[in-house]
Amino acid sequence: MRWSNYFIPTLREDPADAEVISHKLLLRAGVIRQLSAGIYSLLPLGQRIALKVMQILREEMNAIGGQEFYLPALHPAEIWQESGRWDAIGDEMFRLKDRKNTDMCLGMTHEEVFTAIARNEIRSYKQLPQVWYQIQIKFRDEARPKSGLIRVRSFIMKDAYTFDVDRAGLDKSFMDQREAYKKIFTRCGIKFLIVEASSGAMGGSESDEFMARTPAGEDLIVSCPSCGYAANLEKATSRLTAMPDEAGLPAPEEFPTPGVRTIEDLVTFPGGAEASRQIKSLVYIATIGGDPRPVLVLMRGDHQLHETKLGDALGSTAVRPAHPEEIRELLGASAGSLGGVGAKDKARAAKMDLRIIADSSLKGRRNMTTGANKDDHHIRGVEIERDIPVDSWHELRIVESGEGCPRCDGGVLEVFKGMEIGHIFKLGTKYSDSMGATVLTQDGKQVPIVMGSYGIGVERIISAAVEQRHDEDGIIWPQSLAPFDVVVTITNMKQDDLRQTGEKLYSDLERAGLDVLLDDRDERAGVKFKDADLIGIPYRITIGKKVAEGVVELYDRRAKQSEDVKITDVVDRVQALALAGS
RNA sequence: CGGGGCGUGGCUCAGCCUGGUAGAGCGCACGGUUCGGGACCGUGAGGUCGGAGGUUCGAAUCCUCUCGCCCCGACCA
Repeated sequence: MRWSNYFIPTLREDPADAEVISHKLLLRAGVIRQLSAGIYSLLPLGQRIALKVMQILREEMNAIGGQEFYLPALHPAEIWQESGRWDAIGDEMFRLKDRKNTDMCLGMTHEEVFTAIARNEIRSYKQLPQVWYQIQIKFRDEARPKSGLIRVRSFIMKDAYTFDVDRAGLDKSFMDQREAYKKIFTRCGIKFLIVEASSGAMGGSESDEFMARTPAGEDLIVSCPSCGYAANLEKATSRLTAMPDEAGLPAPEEFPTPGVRTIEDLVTFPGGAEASRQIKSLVYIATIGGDPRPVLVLMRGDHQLHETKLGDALGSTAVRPAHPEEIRELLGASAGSLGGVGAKDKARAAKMDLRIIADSSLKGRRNMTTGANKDDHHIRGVEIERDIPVDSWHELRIVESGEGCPRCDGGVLEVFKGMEIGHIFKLGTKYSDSMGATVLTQDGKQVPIVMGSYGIGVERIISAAVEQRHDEDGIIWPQSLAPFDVVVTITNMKQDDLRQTGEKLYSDLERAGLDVLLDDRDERAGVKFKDADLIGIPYRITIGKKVAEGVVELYDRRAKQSEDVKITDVVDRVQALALAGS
């Protein structure tokens, strides 16, 4: 392409609306423009980059037997009603009605459509396994779109679905996808890690998230540098050093604590206890099976509760802290004086059924201090398993950096931010059951198809690449995603020898199969250099004064170094570099 | 949805507090001088000051409502 009439609207200054690096640079480099909140247009450079990503996705999906489909983005409500998600999903789904007043929606994912195809067409185990995928637009009415392309309402996704006769088949399909994903992100030049994640409302038994480490990410990742353990904070656990407790008292003992409202208060109160020797007691209202139920959550005094973990542990669709009035009604005290001892009796007296759930770090603890369910009073000498009727134990606390790795000895956990760039799920039979997709097995039994689903966001890959690969001058694309392999910069268009050399190299490089951008604009060299750095083309051939000696410069965007190369050698050099680079 | 911020030529912003009829830099067009890291000089085009209503002799400026965008939080198949 010739830059002089190619549309690359670069910006000299950071746009006011952009906060994160990738957003600023993608706008400044003329890759994207915003249409509305969370809605972006890909400009010619952006489309070239997206096409390169999609090509990689296709190649790796095809390599594991994937078959490319193209499904509609407009769906009838009917199939979503069948799967149960028409009601399960809230405002995040774009819903509309057609002229006949039939409910429709814009697809936010395609389990339903693919399952609908499978149930109509697949009858026998002999037709399995199937690996189906598409690269297509998705619509999600995000509560808060943000950070440029990182969280948007309309985006391109590669989504794949596998169909197997049994669990073992799914395990293999899942591993195939997992390996393909590793190759994809590696080819895209993104540093990533795979973390255990909560499946959430997607359903299914197991899911892995692919995360790109970047401060612009929205998730917190816990990882162990020693053994490679990695998990989303909502799923992560840690190993805590055991706390030696003295035997304490033969029975718990109540004592007055006037004015003590918080864990901190009790630490400094004479006769109080340090935070790690206190039991923090929180009342939550959890919706379980559609009914709100009070739950008393017990945590170590210096630990924080992770609400998602609480919800997962309870099998609850929603949890919220109880209001002060609800707490008083239930336990007869204010939030600063609650405890597990005698709590069930108090609740029963108030005609309520209280469930007690405790963080596993409290297991076996003795001589603890906690609230007495009586304002301005606490209880000491509590031996939790002796004195409190805990219904169940779970990992509920927020893991913090510096804690011990749960998988290996001696590993120390780090916590950092990451961006989700891919997510793979073992769905099992959630959709095949609800939508009736079955096959006959070899022995003539009708069984639900076992499914998996696997997604990668194209714009997320682009954002992650920019987040991880940039410097103060602009983007540094990996060769695999770069909109052009090389830019030929003619430093002065008024000099015929420079122009002719540039033109010749341009056509020679294109003939060699490279994507070439010829900067033939009537601009000063400095402007061209700045723009080339900004848009991040991996190599630049600078056509300057040394042409008289038969030499041009080859500039490496990433290394920011240039070397003189004979004009006769430069095509071979760039070709070799482009093949080798990523 | 809760909290905060911002809407003024294409872009980045000033002007608003204290009302008097709109400015700068960049970009753009033309002419000239320049020509290897975002040149310089001159001339010029370009703005219903997000929108509606109100107060006032007079509103970018004050008041009310509304729309949009950004950030934090909640949420996130």
